[in-house]
Amino acid sequence: MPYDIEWMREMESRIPHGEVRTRFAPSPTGYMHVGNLRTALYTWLIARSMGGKFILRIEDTDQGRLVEGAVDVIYKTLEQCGLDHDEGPDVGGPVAPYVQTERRGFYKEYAELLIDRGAAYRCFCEKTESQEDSGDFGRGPDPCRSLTREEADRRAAAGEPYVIRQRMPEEGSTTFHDAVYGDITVKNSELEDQILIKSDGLPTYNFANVIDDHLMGITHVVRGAEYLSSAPKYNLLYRAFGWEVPTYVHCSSVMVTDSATGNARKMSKRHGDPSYEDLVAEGYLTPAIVNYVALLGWSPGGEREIYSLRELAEIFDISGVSKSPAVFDINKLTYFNAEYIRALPPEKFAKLSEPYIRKGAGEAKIDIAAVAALLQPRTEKLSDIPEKVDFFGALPEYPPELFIHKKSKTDIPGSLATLQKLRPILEGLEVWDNEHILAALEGHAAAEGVKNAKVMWPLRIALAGKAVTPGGAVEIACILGRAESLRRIDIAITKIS
RNA sequence: GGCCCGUUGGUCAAGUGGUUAAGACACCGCCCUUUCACGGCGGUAACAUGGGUUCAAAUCCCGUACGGGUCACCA
Repeated sequence: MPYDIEWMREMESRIPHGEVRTRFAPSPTGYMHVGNLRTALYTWLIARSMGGKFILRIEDTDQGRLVEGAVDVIYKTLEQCGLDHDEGPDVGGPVAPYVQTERRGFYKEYAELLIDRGAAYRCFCEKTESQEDSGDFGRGPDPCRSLTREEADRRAAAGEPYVIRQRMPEEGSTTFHDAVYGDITVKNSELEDQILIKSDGLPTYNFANVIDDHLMGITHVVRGAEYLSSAPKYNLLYRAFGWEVPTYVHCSSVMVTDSATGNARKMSKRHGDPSYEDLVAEGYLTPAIVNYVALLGWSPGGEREIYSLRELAEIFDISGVSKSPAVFDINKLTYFNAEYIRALPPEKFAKLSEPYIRKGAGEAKIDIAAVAALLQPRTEKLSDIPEKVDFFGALPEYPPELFIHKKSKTDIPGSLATLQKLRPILEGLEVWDNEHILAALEGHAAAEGVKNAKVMWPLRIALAGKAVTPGGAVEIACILGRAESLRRIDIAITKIS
């Protein structure tokens, strides 16, 4: 017998029942792009929202495309995002192993069963050349389709290389149901005899996913919409085995606007579209990314947008998944990020921002917590910080014209006068803190009978050498310290005298 | 090209036969203000298109256009 019925029974007996089980099944061929992350998130959310299990399976049947380190990126990304798995290569589980190459023997067994049932056949044809150039997508029926079983077995036994193909019905149609797209029907004549087992003995995705999803007891198959057109073939496979078809949840692609054409196109690493890691490196917070990505192609209804992962797990529902592709909008992600940054406890933000502050301000003696406090309400992403705080480290070269500000009613001579009067006042301040500096400046403005801005503007320019700064003159002076502040005021006085 | 899917403002989207067609991002204006932000208030902007069905259609049906997916010994 070419396949082992007893073994199959044993495998079947290991399948957990009575619980929702979903799986994220990436192939370790590259980094996690946003679309992948969203699929993983939805898959996890479906499991968690239904009190089920989330399983990680590695689909590494394409030996030519393996990328070193890719599996680590997957583990790391899932962990950082909080998408914990109940079963997987690292933690094991009842339906181990969870890596497809470690299951290589399984697929062949089931393929033999299919051959025995007439639902598949061996094919000895040479590899087909890529037909991209010919422009001809039509393909005739495979000649090996009509080989007798005996002939095929004989050639296989003689050591001739072969693949195993699925035998599609020639007539009728196949209907499958998708939780997002509803019922979809295709004519069987449109279905090709897809390859199940490659000549290297490993299964194709098309076969492995059906076997593994069944053997692992997966109840909800979540995947990208690019598999929608293959779904009827999978249904035929389930039917040939006599297995229950899982709930399909196909998710539309995540798109990005092509800067060159202005058209939407699928996100891809090749085009330099951001991966999860890229976004983190740019200073996006993981919870913000997760929150934004959750809403890219799914809506809870209602007006609220900010949700923690825990909250999402409670309210997630497949019915809110959108059929049409969603365009990734970095602007909106940035907004989410800013919201999350502002919501951070100040100490936490100070800690996160410190390296970025140091990058901009160098080793200047500044109070990190004080700088962070200024930064927190005006930081959209961490990578914006260095440029904002560079002046704390070194006073930039700036033109005298910076002292001219219409709204504050300042000009160069006036600013000079203000700075000259301010200098001794600041020098003589008993306590150098925000409160006292502010009082001194406001006192001076009152004494002069001018608006505060007319005093604040020249001072801030003198201290920062920039028109736009986080915080105002008072905060900057306080952080710079008395000596450095006076030094910068002197520089300004010299510059515009 | 065949087959499959989709189409509400620039973007994400609510909406499941009767609404002044929400809300958010972005953009613009005003207010607040010590620059910039934050915050507050307001504004511009949408049912791809043509036919049906119906008293009534963004919602149902058909066609068209446009967009996407797929047609690998890749997943």
